[in-house]
Amino acid sequence: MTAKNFNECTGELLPIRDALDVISGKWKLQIIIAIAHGNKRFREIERSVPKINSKVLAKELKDLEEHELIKRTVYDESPVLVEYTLLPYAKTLEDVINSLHKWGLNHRKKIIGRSK
Amino acid sequence: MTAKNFNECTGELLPIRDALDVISGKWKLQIIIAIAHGNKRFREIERSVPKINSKVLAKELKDLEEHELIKRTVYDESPVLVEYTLLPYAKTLEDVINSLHKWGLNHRKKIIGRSK
DNA sequence: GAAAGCAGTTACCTAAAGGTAAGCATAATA
DNA sequence: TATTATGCTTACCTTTAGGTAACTGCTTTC
Repeated sequence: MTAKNFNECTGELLPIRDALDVISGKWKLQIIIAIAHGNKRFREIERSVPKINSKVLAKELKDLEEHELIKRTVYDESPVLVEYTLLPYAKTLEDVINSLHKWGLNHRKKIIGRSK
Repeated sequence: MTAKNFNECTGELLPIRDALDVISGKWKLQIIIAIAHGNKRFREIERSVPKINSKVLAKELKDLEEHELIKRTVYDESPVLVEYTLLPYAKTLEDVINSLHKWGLNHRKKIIGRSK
């Protein structure tokens, strides 16, 4: 064992990094879920995601649009009405969201159980 | 519809935030996977996770230890030998990792298909 | 006529994440 | 004897994420 007594994980890690690049951070999944729950308008989303502010929301919505996960539609009704909806591609995140949700629930149980 | 024409998602979003608090960021999952692939030693892990550096790795390993996902064992052999291993709790992340991996693979396919 | 809601934008700031380079004591290797 | 490897730590810096508050033009409600 001279040179390589470790396992390169490059191949396995690459897709994980790709995924994290798109959806990691505090807000993106929360926003997607909020929209999935029927919140379409900017202010609706803002109020349904706790602690988010409009500057951050505006930026995250742009990111999600670029990644083709949501669509922004402007109805020119004066004052302008804007709607955000999920694109079909967002549906592919279902497994990710479900597994995170499940893990988070279980983790919280563990933490709470510990503080008793 | 006076006050509440939006859907509060607090209940649904909380577990997601809990999960992201523990595992989001660029490195934690990559490190867990590297250890799962048999890399136990500090330098092994450092070399198997592309682009990580020792300062960041040291800090992330501490975080993972605090969250009871890995264990640090010191063998007093002079020079000290240190081994990092996954705790059973890390196994519960399997679904999360798999779904992210799968999504990342598919996403990369999509991106590449677009640039052709 | 004032207030509040709409969908954001702007300027400014803090905090956290991440990166660079060097160094430590110890021991094996060339 | 010089280099390399071990498992980190330290000091310093840059970058990104996130937060605050004020403000816009327009319209409906009080």
